[in-house]
Amino acid sequence: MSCVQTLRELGYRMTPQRQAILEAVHTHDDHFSTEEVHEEVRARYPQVNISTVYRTLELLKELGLVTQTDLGEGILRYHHIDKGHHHHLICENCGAIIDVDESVFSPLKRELLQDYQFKANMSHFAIFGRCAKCQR
Amino acid sequence: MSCVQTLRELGYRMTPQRQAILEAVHTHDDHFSTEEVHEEVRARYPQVNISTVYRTLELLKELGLVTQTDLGEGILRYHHIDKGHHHHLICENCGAIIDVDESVFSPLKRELLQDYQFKANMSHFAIFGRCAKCQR
DNA sequence: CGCTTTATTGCAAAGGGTTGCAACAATCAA
DNA sequence: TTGATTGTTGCAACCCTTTGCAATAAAGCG
Repeated sequence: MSCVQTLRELGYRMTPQRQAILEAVHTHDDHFSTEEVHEEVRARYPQVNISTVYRTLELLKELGLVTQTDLGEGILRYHHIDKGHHHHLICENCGAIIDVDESVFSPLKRELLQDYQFKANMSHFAIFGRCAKCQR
Repeated sequence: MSCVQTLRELGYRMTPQRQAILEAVHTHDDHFSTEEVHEEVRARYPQVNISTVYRTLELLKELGLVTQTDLGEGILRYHHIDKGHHHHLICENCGAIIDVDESVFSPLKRELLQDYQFKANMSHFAIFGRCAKCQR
């Protein structure tokens, strides 16, 4: 499990809690919530507190191992970086979610770097608007 | 006050609370928080509940009269649409906020419309990343 | 003006997420 | 292996925001 190595190498401690959370994260191909990870971790370690899950996912995000997005549900969802980059177009009217390849953002990313020397971290975007069906 | 007209015309009721909130919104040129609006409204109508402020700002957002953004503070900030469109580049390291003209997003907006028939509502974006100084 | 309808409000509770702090335990050096 | 150091955890409290519900009061009509 490469994350375990990564965390250790960066000077973080490996705890049973973190190990279980990392394993849960790796089993998901989809956009998982903190709650879901907590449930899965508790199946084996019932005492693990959800704030530990929040803190660990936040850490993984800062290390760039997962991405974090609010898909408009009012909760944060995470996605493992190894499972592919992409973005989402979310219809404010019908809730449809359209997946978009990350390449769509490349020109914008390049422009921000050239014009503002700003290195945008656009690894998992949610853009709200209206899908084809819902434009009256 | 044009918003008052707009709300009435759309079939919404005009209450003292809404009037006071609208006035507070109009006095701001900057990115104001729900809390700030609440404080200002309470100066005149001390009984107004903050959930009314939340609900009214949400309504104004849905009607496209204000934009809503999280600038990374953990609170939502609003901006009056008449005071100009723009976006923000926010440095995850030093917290610097760089304002960006909305035109930067026009090509992306156009591409999403052409390729996905998706009409993106990109009126007030916050993009996180690293500013020039903080790229090691 | 008074009545009816129903949108809006205040309140309290809840929901998702963060944080301060004391107890705990991973790590490392002796 | 033991002890010291200090990063992590669990817990409770808190923050920001949303929501259910009963009471209130705008708006439209006779």
